Amino acid sequence: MARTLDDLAALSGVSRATVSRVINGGPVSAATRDRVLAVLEQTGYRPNVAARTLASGRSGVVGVVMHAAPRLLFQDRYFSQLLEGMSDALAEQAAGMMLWLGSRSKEETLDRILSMDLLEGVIVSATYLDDPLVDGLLASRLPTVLVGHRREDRAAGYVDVDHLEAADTITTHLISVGRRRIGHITGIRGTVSGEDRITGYARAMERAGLATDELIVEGEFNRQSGAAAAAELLERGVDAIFCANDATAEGALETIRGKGLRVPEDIALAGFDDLDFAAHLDPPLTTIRQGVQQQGIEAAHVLFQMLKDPGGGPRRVILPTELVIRRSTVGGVQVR
Amino acid sequence: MARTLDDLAALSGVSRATVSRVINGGPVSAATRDRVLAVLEQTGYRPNVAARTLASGRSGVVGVVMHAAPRLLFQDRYFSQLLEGMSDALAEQAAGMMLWLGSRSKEETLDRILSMDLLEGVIVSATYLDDPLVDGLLASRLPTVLVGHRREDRAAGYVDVDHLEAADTITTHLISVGRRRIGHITGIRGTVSGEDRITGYARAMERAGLATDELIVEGEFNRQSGAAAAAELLERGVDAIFCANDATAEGALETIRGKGLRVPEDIALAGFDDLDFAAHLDPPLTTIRQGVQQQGIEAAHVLFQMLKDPGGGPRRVILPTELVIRRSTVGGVQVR
DNA sequence: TCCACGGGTGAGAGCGCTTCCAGCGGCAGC
DNA sequence: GCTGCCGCTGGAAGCGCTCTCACCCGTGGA
Repeated sequence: MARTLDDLAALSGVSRATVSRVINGGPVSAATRDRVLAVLEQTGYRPNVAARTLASGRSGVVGVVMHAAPRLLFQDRYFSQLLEGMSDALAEQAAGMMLWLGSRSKEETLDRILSMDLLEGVIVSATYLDDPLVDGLLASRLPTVLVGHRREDRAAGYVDVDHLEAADTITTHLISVGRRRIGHITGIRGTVSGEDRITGYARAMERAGLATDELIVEGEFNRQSGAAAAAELLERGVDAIFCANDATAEGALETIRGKGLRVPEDIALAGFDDLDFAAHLDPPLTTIRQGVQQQGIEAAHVLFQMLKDPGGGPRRVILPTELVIRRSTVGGVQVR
Repeated sequence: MARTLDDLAALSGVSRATVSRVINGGPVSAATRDRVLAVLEQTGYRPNVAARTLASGRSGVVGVVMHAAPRLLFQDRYFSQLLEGMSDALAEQAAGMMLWLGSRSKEETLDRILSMDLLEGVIVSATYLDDPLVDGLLASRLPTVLVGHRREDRAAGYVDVDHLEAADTITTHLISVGRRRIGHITGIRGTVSGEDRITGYARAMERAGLATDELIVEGEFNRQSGAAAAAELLERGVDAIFCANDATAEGALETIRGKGLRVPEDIALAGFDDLDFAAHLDPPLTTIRQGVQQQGIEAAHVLFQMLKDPGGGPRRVILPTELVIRRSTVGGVQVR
C-alpha cells in the first residue's frame, strides 16, 4: 500500500508536487488530474497529518474546550449534547477533534492548547462571564468560537441562545396565568446563563408592574440548592417559582410537596432546559427548550466559516428557544 | 519568545541536538543540562507537536473512541464518566486526546484513525461482542486498550469489570432474602455487559437449584423496554426482578406500581450501575456500583504502560464492583 | 609517553508534506 | 517565422524536530 506522496508520484508517473496539487486543488491539467485521482482512489491514500501540518500549518484538527468543574461538566446532558452536535458537524469537514476537559488548571490548559501548534481552531464552551481561558484564546491568533458566551468587543465568533429573552418569555407566561408573587431561584452567579436569566425575569416582572424585592434567591443549578432556595421563597410567600434550570426545579418541587402544597394550584413551577426528566416529573414541568445539540452543530459551522474566510469577520449566531408549557403551570388543562 | 529548537540552541550556546537531548533525557553533562534547562524554563518553550511527531513518531496524543449509537452514547452517565476519568489520567502524561464519537460509520472512523498517523495509542470503548472497529484497531500496529471488553486472543490491553461475578452476587442477594421466582430483564443482546449479566444471573440461579425457564425477558437497557419486559414477567409470575441496568429497573418499577404491587413486599427489584437516580427512586434501588470513572483512569494507565514497555505484553485489569443494598430488596429495614 | 576507550557534543540527514520558483511547451500576435 | 505570454509541471527548499554518526577531548592502562 502506497504510503507517501513519493510512492503515489511514482505510481502515477508525475512529480510529488503535482500529486500534492491534485490533492489540494492546485492548477493541474484535466488529464493529469484524472490519472492521479485514479491512483489515489485505488491506493486509498491518506496524507500524513503531522507532515502536512508541519509544512503548511493546516492540520484539519480542531480543539474543543469544556473547562468546567467536574460536578457541572456532565451532570446534565448539556455538555454531552453539545459534544455530539459538534462531533457530527466536524465529522463532515475536519480530520478530527481534540478535547480538553477541566482536568488541568485553566492556565495549564491554555498553555497546552496554544503550544500544541496543531490546531486550526478552537470551540470553547464558556459558562462564566469572566474566564481567563477564553481571554487567552481570544488573545491568541487561533480562530476561536465561543458557545454560550458573547463578547462584543473582540473578533470572536459565537453561538448562544437568548437566555434573557427566554427568561422573559417564561416569566411572562407565569404572569399570564394569573401569578403575581413570582419568585426566581437563580443559577450560579457570574455565569452567563445565570445572569441573563435573572435579567430576563426582572424585565418581565417590571414590565408587568410587579415587584421582585425579596423574590430572588440564589441557587446553584442543582437539585439541592433548588430545594433549599424554594423553602426560603415559600416562607416569604410566593404563588409561582421560576427556576434557573430543570434540576433546580426538581429540588424546588420536592420542597413544595414536602410542605403539603400543590403544583400548580398553590405554586406554579417553571424550569429551564427541558431535560429528559422534565416531562416525567409529577406534574410535568413547564420549561424552556434550547437546542443544545444544534448549538454544537452551529459552533462547528461558524468555525469552518472563519477558517475558510479569515478576513470575513466573526460570525455570531443566536439560536431560538421554545417555551414548553406543561402542567406545572397550567394544571387541569392537559397540555402536551 | 523563543519558538524553535534552534532559537534555544543559540540562546544557550549549544547545538540543537543537545537541547533536544536535554528535553528528551539524552546523555548530557550536568553543567550543560542546567544551563539549557534554565533557558528552557525562562522561555517557556514547548516543542512543536507536528514536527516532533514527524521526526520521531511520538506525538503524545492518544485517541479515544466511543462509537456507540447516539441514543446509547450519553444517555446515562457511563460514557461521560469514562471520559472524565480518562481526561484526568491522560492530563498527567499525554499532550492531548482526540475523540471519536459515532458520527461516522465504523469503517470510516477506523480509516481516519489509522491514517491520521498521529496517535500513539487508542482507548476504545466497545460495547458489542463483535465490533469491526475493535478488530481493525487490534489488527493495526497501534497500541490499543479496550474498555468494557475482553479479547483473550490478541495482544490487546483491556479494562473491565466482572459483570458476570457482579450479576451472580446480586442474584444471590435476591435469593438470600427469600426470593425464588427471580426474573431477569436482559440488556441488549450481543453486548458484553448484557451477555455477561445473563450468564451471572443464570449461574447463581442454577447454583441455588432454581429454574430460569420463562424468567428471562429481553430488554434494551432503557426505561421503556424495562416497563414492557416487567409486564411480561409479572404475568408469568415472579417475586423478584433483576434488571440489567438501573434505567431498566426504573421502567420496571413504574409497571409494578402501575399494577398496584408493592416493592419490595410483592416484588423485590434490583438494578445495575448505581447511577445517581438509583438512590432517589421510591424505594431506593438495590444495585451494583461499578467505578466507571476509575475504569477510564485505569484504561489510560494501561495504555501508558503499553507505550512505555511495548514488549511487556498487554496488561489486563478487572475492576471490582460493589453490591449496594437499598430498600427495593430489603424493605422495612433502613439501609443506607 | 603512547594508545585505547568512552562520555559528551555537533553536524547533518532525514520524517512527509507544501510551496516557491524556474522552466518547458504551445499558442497568439506581429 | 519569431517573440511573448501563459498554463502546467518538476526541482528543491524548507517546516521543526529526532537521531545516527563522527569527532573531540580527557582519562587510565601499558
